Amino acid sequence: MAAKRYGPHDWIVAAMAALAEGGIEAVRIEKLARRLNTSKGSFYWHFADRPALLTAVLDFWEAEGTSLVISSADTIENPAERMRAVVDAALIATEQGIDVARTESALRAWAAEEPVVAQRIARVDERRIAYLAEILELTGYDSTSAKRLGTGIYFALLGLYDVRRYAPPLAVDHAFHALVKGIVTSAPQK
Amino acid sequence: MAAKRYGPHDWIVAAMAALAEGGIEAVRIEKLARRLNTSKGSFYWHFADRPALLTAVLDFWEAEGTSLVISSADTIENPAERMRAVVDAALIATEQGIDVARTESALRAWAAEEPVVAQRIARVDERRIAYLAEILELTGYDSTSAKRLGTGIYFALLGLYDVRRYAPPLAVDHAFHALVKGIVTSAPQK
DNA sequence: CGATGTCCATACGGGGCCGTATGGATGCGG
DNA sequence: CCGCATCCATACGGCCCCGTATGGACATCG
Repeated sequence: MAAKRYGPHDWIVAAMAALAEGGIEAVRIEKLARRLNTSKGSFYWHFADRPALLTAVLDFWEAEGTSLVISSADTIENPAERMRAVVDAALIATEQGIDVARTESALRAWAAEEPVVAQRIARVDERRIAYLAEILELTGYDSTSAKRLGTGIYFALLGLYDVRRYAPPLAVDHAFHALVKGIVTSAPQK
Repeated sequence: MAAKRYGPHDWIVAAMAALAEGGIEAVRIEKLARRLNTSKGSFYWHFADRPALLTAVLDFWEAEGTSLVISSADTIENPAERMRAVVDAALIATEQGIDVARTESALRAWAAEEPVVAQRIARVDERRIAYLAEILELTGYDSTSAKRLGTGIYFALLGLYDVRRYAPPLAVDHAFHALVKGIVTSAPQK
C-alpha cells in the first residue's frame, strides 16, 4: 500500500486533527498510525513517547494559532472597526485546514486535567485578553472596565467555541457580535 | 473495612464527582468501585453497563441542576435585580456538594463526542437562554436583540466555567458581572 | 431448618493501548 | 560491493478497563 514517508510534522498535524475531532483522548498513537497508514515503529522513531507528541502539538498550536488573530488587525486605526476585525478573525471556521473552534475547545477540556497544559493555555488567554482590553480602552473605557469587559468578551468567545462543538445551531455568531457591539457602542465618551 | 451497602444513587453521585474532577473519561466502573470500597459485582447488579450509568448521570444532572437556577429568581419583579439574582445563582461555586462549573464544563466536553448527550444538553441550553432573553426583554430590548444578547451572556457563562477549571485566577466573576451589567444598563428605554 | 431471593466479591477472557525489542528495507559513502 | 545510518514493520509483554460467570454471605419466610 504505497507506505508513504512521514516526518514529525505529519504526526503533529494528524494529532491536531484527532484532537479537534475527539478531544485529547482520541489522540492515540496506534490510531494515528492506522489513519496515516503506517505503524507505531515510525512514530517511536520520531518521538520519545506520547507526551512528547502532545507537547509538540501544544507548541504547534501556540506558534501557529496565537499570533494570527492578533497581528491581522493591528493596522486598523478606528478601535470599533479594529474590534470588529478581531472578532471576525476569531470567528472564522478553519485555519490551515484545522477547525479553530473545535481545537480551542478541545484544548481547554484537556487543560482541565493537565496542569502543565493549563498553564500554557492560560498564558495565551492572558495575551488575548490584554489585547481585547487594549482595544476597549481606545474606545473610551477606563483601564479597569476595559480589562473586565475584555475578559467577559473572551469568555463569550470560549463559550461559543464550546457550543459550536456540540450544538452548532445554538452557536450563532450573531449573538457574539451583538454582545461585542453592545459593549463597544456603549463605551463612555472621552 | 466495613463494606458498606450501595444503591444506584450512590454510584451516580460518585460518578458525578468523578465527572467533575476528571471528565467523562474518569468515570470508570472499577475506579468508582475502588473509591467506594466495593467491587464491580455491586455495580453490575444495579446497572446494566457503563452507558446505563452515564445515562443515569445525565438524568440526575438534568433533574437537579436545571430548575434551581431558574426558579430561584422568579419572584423578583425588577428585571435588573432579577438578572442579577440569576447571575449570582449561576456563579455559586457548589451545589449539593458538586462543583457546578466543573460539572457543566465537563458535561460539554463530553457532549462534543456523544451526539445523544449533545442533544440533551442543547435542550437545557435553549431553556436557559430563553429565560435570559425573557428577562432582557423586560429591561427594554426587543425580542430579537434579547435573544441574541441572552445567548451571548450564556456563552460568556460557559466560557467562565471552562476557565474556572483550568485557570481559576483568570476566571474572575467580576468580568462576567461587568458584561451583564453593561448589557442591562444600556438597554433601550421603552 | 431448608429454600429462596438479594446483594456483593472474585476470577476470567477479551480488547485497546503503551512502550520496547528486533529485524528488514532502503539509500549512500568508501 | 560493503559497511553504515536512516526509517519503518511486526511481535511482544504489560497495564487498564469492560462485561460475564460463578459462588458466597445474609436475610426472609414457609
